[in-house]
Amino acid sequence: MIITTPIGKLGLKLSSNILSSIRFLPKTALLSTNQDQAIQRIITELHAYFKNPQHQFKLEFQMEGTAFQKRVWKALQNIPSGKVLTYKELAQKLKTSPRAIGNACRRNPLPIIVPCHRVVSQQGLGGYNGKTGGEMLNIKQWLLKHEGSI
DNA sequence: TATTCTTTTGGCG
DNA sequence: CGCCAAAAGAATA
Repeated sequence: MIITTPIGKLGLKLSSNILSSIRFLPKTALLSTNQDQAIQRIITELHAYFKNPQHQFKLEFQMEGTAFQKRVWKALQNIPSGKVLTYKELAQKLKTSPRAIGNACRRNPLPIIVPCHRVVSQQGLGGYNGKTGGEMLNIKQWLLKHEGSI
């Protein structure tokens, strides 16, 4: 399932009507439509967020990962919109090291819903979607601006 | 002080 | 083992 958003095209993957992964797609990707109720609900949630950064997602999704990753992702979801943490701060909160946080964030299957974009480096932006520069960082910056953090 | 290095780092495949 | 979306410290100017 592919939808368009203000930050480009998103590919949504579902497993048994539950959101399991989101990925950013190149603008060359083709749109696809789907009438399925479960998907429509997810799309509505996403659009609501792009309209209102304060929107809280009320949807189910799969959190497949190690115990540590789940711990990090859960902590991420507790960051309110408009607030930003550094890897260091998160590390202190979870009693681990900044490097490990980056590791877990990088493997986040659900960008936007799990707000890994609200974690930044101590000086600079950090990375996004596996990259430390390039187009992905523009998206990260856009999201932070959208939420008023910049 | 500001930049560029080198080392330390936690958890993962 | 070696790979990373980081940070702190040392070295240099």
